Amino acid sequence: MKITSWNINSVRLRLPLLEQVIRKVDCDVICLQETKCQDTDYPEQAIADLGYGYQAYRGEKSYNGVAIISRIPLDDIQFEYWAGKEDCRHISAVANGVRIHNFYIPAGGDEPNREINPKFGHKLDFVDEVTSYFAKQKPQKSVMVGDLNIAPLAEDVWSTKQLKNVVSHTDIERENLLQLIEKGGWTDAMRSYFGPDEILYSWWSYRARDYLASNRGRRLDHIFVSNDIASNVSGAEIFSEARGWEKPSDHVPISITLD
DNA sequence: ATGGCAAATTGAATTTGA
Repeated sequence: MKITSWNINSVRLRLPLLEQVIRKVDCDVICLQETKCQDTDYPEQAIADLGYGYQAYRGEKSYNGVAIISRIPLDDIQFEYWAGKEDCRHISAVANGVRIHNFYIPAGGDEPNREINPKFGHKLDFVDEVTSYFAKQKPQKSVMVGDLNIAPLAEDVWSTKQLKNVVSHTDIERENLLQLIEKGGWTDAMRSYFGPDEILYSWWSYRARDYLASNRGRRLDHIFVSNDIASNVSGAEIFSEARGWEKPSDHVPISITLD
């Protein structure tokens, strides 16, 4: 089973690119974040026509929104609210007996200080709650994917020094995401597959004049698998080329193959 | 250290992203 995660940054605007991704990646399940539309505006039929007839989605106007689209049946669709907000940042479903959690963790605003920036507090609280949730639950035969908006390792950013005080790579976020992995019994499948030294990015800012020339990326998107199935991960890919397409998302699709 | 872009909503300007 091949599983992909992609922050699509508007599912309606990027339907043609979704088709491109499907052609390139050819996977069973795709988890989307930032669909940015209400369920009544979600293009269910168009996605079914692309071969993904099994869908679970939750969206809201303008912001957030997550979806799981699949070629294989999705069972027991669920979602949770996090950090005291009723927004659309999580959905989960079972495919082939594997529970897949799809998350869109808050970006956290500009200032890495919860006293003056509530968005940063929201992000930290969100991560803490997810950590507790899985620490209690001890997930098995499970996968956690999504735009987690944290680059935990030095090898996940273009400059660990220059991003030290930049939200997504501050010490507390890095520590907390590593704690989430540890306490939940997860394995960082992408990092394990590529090894500790490989520089890995899944996101490049829209603001660079030439994203490839400056190459100031971060690994904000992740695929974790529960430790019991970590040895079943037989492949992993980052579709960096998608960042160079016409009208791209600022995130690229990442995927793993689970035997 | 700063600036730089994109999408959605609303109707030219604002919010949010990261």
